[in-house]
Amino acid sequence: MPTSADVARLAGVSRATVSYVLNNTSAVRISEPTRLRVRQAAEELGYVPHAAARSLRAGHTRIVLLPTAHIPVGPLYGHFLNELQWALRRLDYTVVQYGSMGLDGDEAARAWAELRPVAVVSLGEVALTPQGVEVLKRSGARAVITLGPRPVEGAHALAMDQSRVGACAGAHLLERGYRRIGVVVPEETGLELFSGPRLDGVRRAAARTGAEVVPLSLAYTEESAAALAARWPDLGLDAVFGYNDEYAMLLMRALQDAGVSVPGDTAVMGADDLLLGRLLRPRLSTVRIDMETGQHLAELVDRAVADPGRTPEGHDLMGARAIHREST
Amino acid sequence: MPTSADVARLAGVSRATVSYVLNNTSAVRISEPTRLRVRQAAEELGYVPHAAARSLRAGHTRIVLLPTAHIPVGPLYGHFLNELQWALRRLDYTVVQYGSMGLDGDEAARAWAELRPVAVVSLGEVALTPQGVEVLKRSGARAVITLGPRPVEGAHALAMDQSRVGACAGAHLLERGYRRIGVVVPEETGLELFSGPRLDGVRRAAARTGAEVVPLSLAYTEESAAALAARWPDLGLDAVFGYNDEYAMLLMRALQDAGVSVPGDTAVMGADDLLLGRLLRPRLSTVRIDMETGQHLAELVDRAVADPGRTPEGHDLMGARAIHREST
DNA sequence: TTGAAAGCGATACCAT
DNA sequence: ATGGTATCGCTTTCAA
Repeated sequence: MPTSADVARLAGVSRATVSYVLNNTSAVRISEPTRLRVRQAAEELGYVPHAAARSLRAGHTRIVLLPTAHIPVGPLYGHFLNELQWALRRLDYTVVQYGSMGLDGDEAARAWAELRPVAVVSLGEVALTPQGVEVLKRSGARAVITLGPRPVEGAHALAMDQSRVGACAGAHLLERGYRRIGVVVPEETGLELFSGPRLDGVRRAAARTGAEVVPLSLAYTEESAAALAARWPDLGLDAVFGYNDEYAMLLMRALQDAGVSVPGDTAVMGADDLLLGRLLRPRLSTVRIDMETGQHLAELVDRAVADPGRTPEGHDLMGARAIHREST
Repeated sequence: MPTSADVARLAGVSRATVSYVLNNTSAVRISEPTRLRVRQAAEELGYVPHAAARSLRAGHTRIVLLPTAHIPVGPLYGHFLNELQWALRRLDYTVVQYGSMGLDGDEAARAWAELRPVAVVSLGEVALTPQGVEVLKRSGARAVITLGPRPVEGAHALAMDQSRVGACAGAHLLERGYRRIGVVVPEETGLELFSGPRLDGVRRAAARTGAEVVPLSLAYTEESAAALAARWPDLGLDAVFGYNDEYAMLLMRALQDAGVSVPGDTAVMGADDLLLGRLLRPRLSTVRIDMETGQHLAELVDRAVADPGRTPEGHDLMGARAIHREST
């Protein structure tokens, strides 16, 4: 691979000049003919700067590290991530998603710190510890932002409070007069960080009304749903919040197949407002989750990087509201 | 952030010794007491090596770059990506997902090359060009692997031939006697690389039977589906391949609402074998896609890196087979 | 306007 | 068994 020295040689100038030209350094005036020669030489050689060398010299990077453990999560999240990446790149950051499955908080933090990212935006897939945050900050991270359901000491915390989804569903069901409410807790691993708070949210909503809340373990298979539906009469529930639309749809079908009428015998509610939920009969009531735009978060990151001292706004990035259809 | 020099100072040894100890360099013998002192010093200071400095010195990285443009794609793909990451990390690679939306092939290749990855595994979201591949190779990439639906000159091509999904669906429908087959082509951007080949696959299957194939543009909204269903009688189709289960479910519901009986008047077929497809009535016939494990691909990458000259096995990473349920 | 040279952090060769 | 030192590619200060 050609280096800047090769470009300099071909253009008949020094490496310094090459650097000035290719980086448009404004503090230095380079004659137009020279600029042209340098650019042509770079083009001709197919020169690509060496990011590692550059950041070693600079003493910092423009890397924003996005840990991913790729939990199975809806299209909403995917869209949000997309927006975030796009917006960050427009702000001239290099977005690096770093797969971190199977690493514990401190291992992960050390691995990330090796890349010397200027910011880390953790969506909550990896349980960051205060020590981990400390390591990252000392490695040059000017912002460590957690979007998880629960804040981590030392990190800039930005709420994406999943319990509000549960609270919203709970409120909707209680309003409509339901009093024994089941809440699906997926058996699949990786979802605990979402399912726990959602359950808590329903409990919180139910607390002052005296309604009962019953957690229901459910795997994402027809068998599991059928088994749960089979013991439905014993449970005596008049409503169920299905964690999200997919689990809710699965359970609703199993209930119907078991002769439980929806919403007559039991109301069913989902979350995420998937298009598919509208295709079932009865149409699935749901909680629509409005996420702040990725653009907005990108700006927050940028501001945190610019001024690491400032505590970030307590701003909540997520909104939730119930949508009544036919299943409740 | 402490450097190896700081560790050396605290341990009372030279930087060379620190390097030897922390990297377990076998060519050099270091006394046990020294090793201990170095390790303790590193621990105490919270030393984390600087990846950029290391790779600058080494002249190469262990980065495997995975471009992502995050097209809306099923859980299958997500699972596969997960496995791949995990397996690559076990082989001691650093997996970096690099968000590349809105970059054209050559821009993207240059951006990736700055990181000097040892391998690039492109899932086909970004249309790589032969020049792009050349840039990457010259930047030190020992393997450029495309999994896309169509090979790129210069790259190691590993087929994930989407046309076989279409062929499979087509064969299933023809076998059952359908003769005018609609094929949904999603209007959403980013899916062309999948939808094109799938359509071609159906065409190929139909070619020798004299059956007709009609492309049907459809957006992922209820309105679009209703509009398409409204002109169904004019189309005179006796079967439709819905691109995937989600579009198929959407269309099937719209058809039913418009009074078209499924499969009586028109058969409907999906792809991906989503659990949700089994919840509808009639149950959705589908194409099940079996993807090679990520583990397997990781080994292929590792082998390609070890021996860049060898052409990779022409191996197909994907299998497809029709699953008959009730909608065809 | 351009060039020479120092130095970012880690490694590996060559001495001792 | 350990230490000194050149080196990787790039940026930037200082001189010319």
